[in-house]
Amino acid sequence: MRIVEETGFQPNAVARSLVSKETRLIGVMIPDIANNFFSQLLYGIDSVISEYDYSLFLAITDEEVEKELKYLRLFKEKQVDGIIVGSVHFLDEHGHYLKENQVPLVVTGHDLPGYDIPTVNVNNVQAAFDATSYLISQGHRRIACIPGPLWDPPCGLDRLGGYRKAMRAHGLSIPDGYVAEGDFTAKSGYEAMARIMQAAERPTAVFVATDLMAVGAMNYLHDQGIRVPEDISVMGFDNLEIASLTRPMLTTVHNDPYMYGQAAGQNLLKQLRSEPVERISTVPHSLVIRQSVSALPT
Amino acid sequence: MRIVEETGFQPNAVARSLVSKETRLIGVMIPDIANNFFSQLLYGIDSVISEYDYSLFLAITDEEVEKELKYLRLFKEKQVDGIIVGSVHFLDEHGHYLKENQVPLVVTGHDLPGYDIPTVNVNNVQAAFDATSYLISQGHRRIACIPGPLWDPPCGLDRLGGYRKAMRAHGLSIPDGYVAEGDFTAKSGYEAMARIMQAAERPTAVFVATDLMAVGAMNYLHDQGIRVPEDISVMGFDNLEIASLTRPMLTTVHNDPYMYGQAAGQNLLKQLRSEPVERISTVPHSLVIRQSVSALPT
DNA sequence: GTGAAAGCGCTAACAC
DNA sequence: GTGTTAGCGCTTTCAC
Repeated sequence: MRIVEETGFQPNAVARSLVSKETRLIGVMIPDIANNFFSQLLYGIDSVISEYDYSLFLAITDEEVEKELKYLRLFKEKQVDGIIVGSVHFLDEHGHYLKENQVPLVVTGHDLPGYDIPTVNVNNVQAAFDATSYLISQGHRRIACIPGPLWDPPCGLDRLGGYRKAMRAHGLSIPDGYVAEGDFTAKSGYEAMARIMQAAERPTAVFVATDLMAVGAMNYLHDQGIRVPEDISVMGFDNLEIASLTRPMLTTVHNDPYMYGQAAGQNLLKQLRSEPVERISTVPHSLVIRQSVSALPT
Repeated sequence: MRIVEETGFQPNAVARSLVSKETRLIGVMIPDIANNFFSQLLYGIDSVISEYDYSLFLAITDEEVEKELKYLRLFKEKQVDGIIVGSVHFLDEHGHYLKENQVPLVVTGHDLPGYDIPTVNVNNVQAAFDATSYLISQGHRRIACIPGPLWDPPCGLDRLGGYRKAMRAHGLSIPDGYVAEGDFTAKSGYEAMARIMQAAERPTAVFVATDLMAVGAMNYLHDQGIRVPEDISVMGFDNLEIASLTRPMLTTVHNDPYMYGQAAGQNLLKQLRSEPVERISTVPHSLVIRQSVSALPT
C-alpha cells in the first residue's frame, strides 16, 4: 500500500476489462448534440449511470444511417456494457444487428413494434392530440400544423397524426396548405410558417412539433408584424429551455428529454443487473400553458 | 475470410488496446452539457477526431472540483489517448496530476500561465474591450456589465477586465451598481439586470459576458416594459444559436465554440502524431452586429 | 509465405 | 492469509 502511494500506481482498466468482461462504458448514440433536446437527454442518462460508475461513450451520427451502423459495430468492438440509442433512423439492419449482439439496449423516441427491445417514449399521438385539443378548447377552429420530417415517425408521423385525429374528433377540416413539414431546425420552422401563411384563409393557431421549430415560426410572424398570440397562437412541443426564454413565452407540451434520459438510464441499469424490465416505458406528458396561445372570443 | 463472414466475427478492441497501448478514445471533460456552448464545443471536437477514428469518452463535471479530479483519474485508468478539458476550475491539483501523466492534452477556455500545456482560447479581454468600445462608438456613455462568476477567469475576470479597460480608455467612469455578476444561467442574467436597474442613474447599454445571460437580461427588460434597443442596448458574447433566435436579435461577439472544438481537436491530433504544437492558439473573434444595440444621438 | 509462442496488465483459481 | 499461475483476445516476433 505504501508502494502504491509512492509510485502513484494506477490500475489499467483496459487489462481489467479484458478479464472481467465489463468496460463500465455505456454507448450512447444521438443524431445531433448541438440540439438541446439531445444534450438534455444525454445529461439525464449521465445523471443516473454515473452514480453507478458507468461512463459515456458518445457517438454522434449527424442523422447519417451509415454512421449509425458504423457506431453500432464500434460499440460492439469496444465492448460497451450497454447501449442507449436516441431517435435515429431505425431500420431493419439496425434491428438485425442488435438482435445478434446480446448487449443490453434501450431505444428512446421510437416505439419499435415487432422488436423485442425496451423503449422509452412519450405517447406522441396522444400528446399531439392533447395539444391540438387545447387549441380547440380555446376557441380555435382554423389550426395549422408544422410536423417534423416525415421520415421520423415520432415527430413527423405520430405528432401529425395526433393533430389530425384531434381535428377530426372535433369535426374540423384541415384546409389545403395547412400542413408544412419542417426538419427540426428553427430555420425550417420559419420557412414552414411562411408557406402556411400563403393559404387562402389564414389560420388562427399553429401546432408545431418541436419547440425549436416553434421559435422559428414565431420569429417569422414577428418579422411580418403579426402578433403572437393576439393574431395567431403558437403551440410548441418538448418544453426545452428556450420555450421559457422567448417573449411571448411558448405554450408547449412538456416532454422533458432529461427525464427521458433518466428513464432510459434506469432501464439499462436494470438490465445490467439482470432485473426484468418493461418492454415499453411511456413517460408522461403534460401541457405547459404560457403566453403564446390566446383564447378566441366565441 | 469466409469464416469471418459466416461467424460474424468482430475483433475485441479491448484486447487490442491492451497490446497496442492505444484505445482510440479521447477523454473530453466539460462542466455542463445542457449548455449550448459546450455541446457545440463537443460537436466541434467530434467533427475532427471522428475523421481519424477516435471516439469520445465524455465526462460531465457539473462544475464540481471533486468530479473533475475523479474523471482525470478515470481518464488515466481507461487509458484514453488524449484529453480535452473545457473550461473547468483549473487548480494546481489538476496541473500536478496532468503533468505526471504524460497524456496529450489540450485545455480550452483558460490561459494557464505557468503551465506548459497547450491551450485554445479567445483573447477574452481584447474581445470584451472591442465589444465595449463598439457600444461607446455608438454614443453610449453609461454602460453597465454583467460578467460571469468571478471564479471563472475567462468569463468572469477577463471579460470584466476588458470592459473596465475600454471604459477607462475612453475616460468613462463606472458608477456604483453597474456591475452585477451572473452564473451563466439565463435566470442569473435576468436577476443581474434587475439589480443593475436599481442604480441611481440607469445605463443606456449593458455588456453581458455570455449570450444566455444576455437573453435573460433582455427578458427582464421586456418584462418591465423597457424596450431593447430603443431604451437600453444589450450586447452579448459567444454568438450561440439563440443569439439569432431572439427578437430583437442579439448583437454579440462571435466566439464560436464549434471552431474552438475543432481547433482543440486538431491540436490534440497533432500531439498524437508527435507533431509540434503551438502552446497557445488564440481563436479569432469578431463583432456580429444585429439588432439589440442602437446608436445614441450625439 | 504460414504457424507457433510470448506477452500486454490484470483477475481468479489455485495451492501452500 | 500469502504466493504462484493460468488465461482473457489480441499483436508481434521469430522460426519454419
